[in-house]
Amino acid sequence: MENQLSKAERTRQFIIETTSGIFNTKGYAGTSMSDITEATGLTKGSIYGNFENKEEVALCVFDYNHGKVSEAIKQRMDKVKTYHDKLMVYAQVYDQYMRGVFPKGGCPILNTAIEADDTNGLLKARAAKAVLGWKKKIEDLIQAGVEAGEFKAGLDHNQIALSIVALIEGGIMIAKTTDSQANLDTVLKTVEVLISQMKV
Amino acid sequence: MENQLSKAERTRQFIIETTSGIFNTKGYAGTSMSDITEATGLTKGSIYGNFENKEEVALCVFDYNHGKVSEAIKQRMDKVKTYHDKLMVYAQVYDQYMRGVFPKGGCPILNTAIEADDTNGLLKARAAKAVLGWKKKIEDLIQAGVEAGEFKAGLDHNQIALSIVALIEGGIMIAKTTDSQANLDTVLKTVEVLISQMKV
DNA sequence: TATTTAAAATACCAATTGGTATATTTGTGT
DNA sequence: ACACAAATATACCAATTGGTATTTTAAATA
Repeated sequence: MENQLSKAERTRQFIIETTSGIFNTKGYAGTSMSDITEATGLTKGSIYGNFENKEEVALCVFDYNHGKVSEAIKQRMDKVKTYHDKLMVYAQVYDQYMRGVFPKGGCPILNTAIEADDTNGLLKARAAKAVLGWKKKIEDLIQAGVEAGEFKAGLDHNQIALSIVALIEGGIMIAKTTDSQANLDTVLKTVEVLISQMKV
Repeated sequence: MENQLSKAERTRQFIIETTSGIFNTKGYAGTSMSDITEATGLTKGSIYGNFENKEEVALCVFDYNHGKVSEAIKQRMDKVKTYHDKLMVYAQVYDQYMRGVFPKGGCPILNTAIEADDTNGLLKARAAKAVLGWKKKIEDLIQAGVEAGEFKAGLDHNQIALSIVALIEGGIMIAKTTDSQANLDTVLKTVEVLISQMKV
């Protein structure tokens, strides 16, 4: 039985995956150890044998959830050629965030950022890194598009990137509270306008 | 001693005001009854004598926090004449959200919406009503501006209103996580562009 | 197959959770 | 000043919190 993952590593992964939706819906403070043991069917001894504490589970869950979204975006982005279309992937993916791409509870960056910004330094740092990494990726795509002659020169990359992120995250928040996917679709139209306006 | 507020009403108000920052930073699940008793100096008996349970305190605190922000916006809006300038108040107020206007913990709508959307129906309903009320206000200002000949006709009021809300809330989220007020300022520049573009 | 090692379960811990019934204090009108 | 009601404090509750020490079970190695 030469599995590439050790038993412990598989259990860790199992715990992370089965609690990923719980943390993303109930939040860090709202998720209890008994939530974790109930969902996994494991006992506390097993959880604490594989993780130092509840916080470490939450941190791993954030990385897992964020990684899943990032991966979905990357895969779609690799399938299109122009930088315009690559940027448009953001609008498309978040448009369909209800239908399987997103972990239960919505955008993990948004959820984690809002809960942790005043209460948990480690989680906050993770969310900040995710936001800034995302922003950087958009800026790089814009820059590459400019160099490829696709986009106008002299654009404020920083402003456009931050505005796209803000629109998407704000749109998700509106859609979830008002129970209206249409509201997100509408906001994403503005994202598309922002991207299209950059074209030469 | 003919005070307009009864003792109980004053105590209620005192509890709401002194815990408003706690709920807005730690969230509903993260705020405990002992947080409330410690902050107010009152005992549990007094809290439960004036409120049915923790949830009722949280609901009142949300109304209080949201009311404070709404009031600050309204006051500034009454001071300017054009509908363009009235809409610009949103960019200005949220620009200065660090400096006293906002309750501790940032935007109560955003915080409540994110935490409650999967966990607390009553709080979620409050947040939804606040979002939709805000959106309606923007739409009304745009409509009035169109009728006054200030703004172009044929605009998508719904899309513009939702986008402004999304930009502001998303911008606040980015600024708080990344500890950079500059990031919010940048996003608000896009809000200003959106508003200015409507002018005839 | 026997032995060692790793993983998971059991049983416990003090502290805290939200909430309640009762006692005591405070304020108010007569 | 007195009685009554309103408001607050005290003392308690069972349940749950995150976490640990120890025992049992399962897996890998020799």
